[in-house]
Amino acid sequence: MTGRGLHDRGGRGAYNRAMQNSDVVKIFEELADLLEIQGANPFRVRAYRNAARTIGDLPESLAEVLATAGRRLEDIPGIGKDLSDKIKTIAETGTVPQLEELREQVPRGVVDMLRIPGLGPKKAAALFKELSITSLDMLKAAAESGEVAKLKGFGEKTAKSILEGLAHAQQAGTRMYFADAQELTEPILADLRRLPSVTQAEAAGSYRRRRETVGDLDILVTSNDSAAPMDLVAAHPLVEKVLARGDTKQRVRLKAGIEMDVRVVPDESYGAALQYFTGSKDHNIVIRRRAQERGLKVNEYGVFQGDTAIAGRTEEEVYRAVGLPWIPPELREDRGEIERAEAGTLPKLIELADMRGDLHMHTTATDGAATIAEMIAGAKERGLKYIAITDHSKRVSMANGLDADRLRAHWKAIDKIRGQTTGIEVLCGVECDILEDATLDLPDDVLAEADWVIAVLHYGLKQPREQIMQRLLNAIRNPHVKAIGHLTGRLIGKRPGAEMNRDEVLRAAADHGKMIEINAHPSRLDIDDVGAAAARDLGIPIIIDTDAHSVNGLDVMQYGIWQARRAGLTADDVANTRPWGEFKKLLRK
DNA sequence: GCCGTTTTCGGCCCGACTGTTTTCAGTCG
Repeated sequence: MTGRGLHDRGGRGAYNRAMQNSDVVKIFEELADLLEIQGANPFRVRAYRNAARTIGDLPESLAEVLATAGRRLEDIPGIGKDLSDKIKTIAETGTVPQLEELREQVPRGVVDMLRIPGLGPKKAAALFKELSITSLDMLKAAAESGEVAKLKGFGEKTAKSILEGLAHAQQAGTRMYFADAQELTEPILADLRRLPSVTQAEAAGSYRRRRETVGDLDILVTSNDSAAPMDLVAAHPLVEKVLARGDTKQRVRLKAGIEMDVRVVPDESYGAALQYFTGSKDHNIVIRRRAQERGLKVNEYGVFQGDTAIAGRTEEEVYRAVGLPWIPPELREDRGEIERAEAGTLPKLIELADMRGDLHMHTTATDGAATIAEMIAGAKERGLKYIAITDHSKRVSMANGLDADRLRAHWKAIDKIRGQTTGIEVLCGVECDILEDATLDLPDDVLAEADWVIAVLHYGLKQPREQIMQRLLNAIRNPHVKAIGHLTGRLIGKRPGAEMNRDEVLRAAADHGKMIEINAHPSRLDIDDVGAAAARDLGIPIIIDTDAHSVNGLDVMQYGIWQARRAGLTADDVANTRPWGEFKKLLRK
């Protein structure tokens, strides 16, 4: 028996099971900010940020790891003795003493300064130490009075940029739905591609990785004339202001509030630049480390052996130079994709063309804009072979939700139309609310008549975790429920999802043979990529649905596909890629 | 603060741009 074994057992049981991974993420991020302002070792700061990110991506809860005999936090990459102890302290007390001490030394307002573009930890610290500025209001006053400009290392331009930054502080750091970013990016790319000097133009960054939200936009252009593309973007009607411009890089702010980098590289560097600017940062760090190990250097211009470029025209070349096959952008998050690439076990990711069914959509019977016949026609046009019409149950009164009688009449109408339709199977379904008291919104005898029941949370999302769990587990145990839709109920950037033990929910779904939905709507994308991967690992059939409320709403399927690709899903992992005859077997009671 | 068949110390990815400098620190991605 080792001393460590005794220690590990000692604290167990005292842990607060309500600790969320996100609590630890927030504390580690704040510690990183505070330490950075204090001028701590940058690698120490990075250790906190890395740990925060790893924990944010973790498919299981730290509380559960702590409560499981034989599991150690230190087995998580990036978590050592010190951070492991801090997590235990957070589990027991909700905070760590170090955080409280640092908060006393560095006022909140100083941390807030980090959100202003152009202000980093060093300048924020100087403003605090030299001018005793502790709030954004004080900062504004000091910048206006000329005090800031007089400070060593600052000047007129810095003061001016701080005032501008303050005006945008609200917007800064806010992220945009991928779908909204698309409407800004694609027109600018199209215009760039029309320039005679431009050979290639592509969006890189989190946009190319198809993240749910995009913080800023990275445009990569190959051209023998760097001025022309930069001039085009600077004068583009979607652009508000040029923030910085050099020989190869220009940063602008769009009228929509988001910032865009435009980088111009020569053709022979295109692959290296695309790889480099697609990121993620963490993925690239590993790639560059691999290069170092091979005596190479990777930058945005190519892969170099000494001064000789040995690769760079294509991404494939760059990956090959570090001993890897090409990795799809959606996977580039350093979540194991590099190891899988090395082992030759990268998944063949699902594509839009694989989809054959859509099991979640609405009609004019509730809050949809199109009739049953119109939705069926729209689905056929999009090549779907089977769909489920799933209007709301009565609890969703705002959407004119259906009670038992209206639902039965609705099904009768669907049945009549499907009898006259060929080339597509149509299921009489329902999106049944899981009520606050953990019962379902429709009685079992009604649900038993449905071809397809997808159960969802809409109301009472702020209930305590225990009650949410009760609701989800009850729904999963109901024999008529086939799938759980938009699991957490989150609306990205607007409302967090319900608190739950996702591992436990997924295990129950696996045990009871239920499917889990990726809701493809750009504001939902729920279950998320990490959750979908966890569900896949448990053998749960995943479905990707549009939740369409109109015929055009069927087109959001692509966003769900991208989310699934980020989860590393193949067509086999997704149930509604199967032909109808195969899918039908999953519906057997 | 983490990490390790070049281990328990000494590393930790790399470059562009800006503003304030007089050769570079800070910020950003």
